[in-house]
Amino acid sequence: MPELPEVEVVRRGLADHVVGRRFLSVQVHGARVARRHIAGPVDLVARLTGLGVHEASRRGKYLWLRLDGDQALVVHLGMSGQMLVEPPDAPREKHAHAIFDLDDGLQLRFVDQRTFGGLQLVDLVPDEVGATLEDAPRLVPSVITHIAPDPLEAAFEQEAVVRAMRRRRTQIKRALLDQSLVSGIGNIYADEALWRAKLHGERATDRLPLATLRGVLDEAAAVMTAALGHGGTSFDALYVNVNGASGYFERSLEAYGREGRPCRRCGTLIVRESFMNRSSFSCPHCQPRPRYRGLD
DNA sequence: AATGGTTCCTGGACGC
DNA sequence: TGCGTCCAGGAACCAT
Repeated sequence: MPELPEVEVVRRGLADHVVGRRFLSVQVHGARVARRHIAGPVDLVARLTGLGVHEASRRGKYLWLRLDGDQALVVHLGMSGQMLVEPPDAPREKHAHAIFDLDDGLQLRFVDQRTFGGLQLVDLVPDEVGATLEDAPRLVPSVITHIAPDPLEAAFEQEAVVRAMRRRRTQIKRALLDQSLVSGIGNIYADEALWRAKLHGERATDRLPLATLRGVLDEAAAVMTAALGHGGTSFDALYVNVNGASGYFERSLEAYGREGRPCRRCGTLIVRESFMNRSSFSCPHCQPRPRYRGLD
C-alpha cells in the first residue's frame, strides 16, 4: 500500500518525466476517479486541457502537480493507485481511469484497481503551519490544509506534534495514523515504528513520556527514510510504479505481515491482533500490551 | 468538540 | 473447476 515512501518515489518519477510537459489532451473514464472534484469529470477534463506542469509536490500521502495559474492537480493513490508514463500505443490498462497526452509524445496514466484513489483540480493556498518571518509559507492545495506536515518535510515540528499527542485521549497507533496530527504514516509503517520503539499500539498517548513520543516519531521517520532508500532506485525511466517500489522493502519489515515468525530482536513469535478493523502485528515480549483496558 | 465506527471498492487467497 | 466468502486499507463521512 502506498504510504509516504512509495508516494515519494512516485513524486520523483513525476518530477523527472512530467514536470516541464503540457497536457495536450485529457481523458477521464468513469465518474468515480473525479468524485472529489466538485464540478465533476467533464469540468476536470476541460480545465486541465492545455495546462503546463511546473512542479511535483507531496505532503504525506498526497501528491500534487502545480499547473499554470497556481492550480494544483491533487492526486491520491488510495490503496492501489499508480502513475504510469508510457507510449500511447501501450495497451490500455483495465483500470486506467485518467489518461493525459503529454507534449513529448508520451502519456501519463492514472491506474487504480481498487478505486480508493482520485484526482481533483483546486487552487493553491498559503500553508497554515510552518511559516515564519524568514520562510514564506509554502503553497498547498486548498483541500489538504487539514493534512499535517509529514516527518520528512521542513515544516514538521516534532515538539508541537508530541504536545498535541499528549493532549489527546487516544491510543498511540490511532495517533500515528491520524493524518491531521502527523501525515504519511499508514498501517505498515505504524507497526514498524511501534516495533522499533518497543511500544504496543494501544498505549494511551496521554500516559506516555514526551521522550517516548519523540522516540516513536523518530523511528517512524527513520523507517520511512530507509524504505525510501530502497524504493528510490527501483523504477526505470518510463515506468513509475508504486508496487515495484514497496515490494523491495517488504523483505526488510520487522513486524508487519510476520505473524507466527520470530521477532528478530528476541525470538518471540510475532502476533497479529485486530485493531481499528485492521491487522496489527507486534512482538508480545518487546511490545507488551498495556495493563489498563482501553484508555482507562 | 473530540473521538471512534462505518463505508467505499476490487480481486487474490482460501475453503469446500 | 467453480463458487462463495473473507480480507487488504486511506480517509471522508457520520454518529455519539
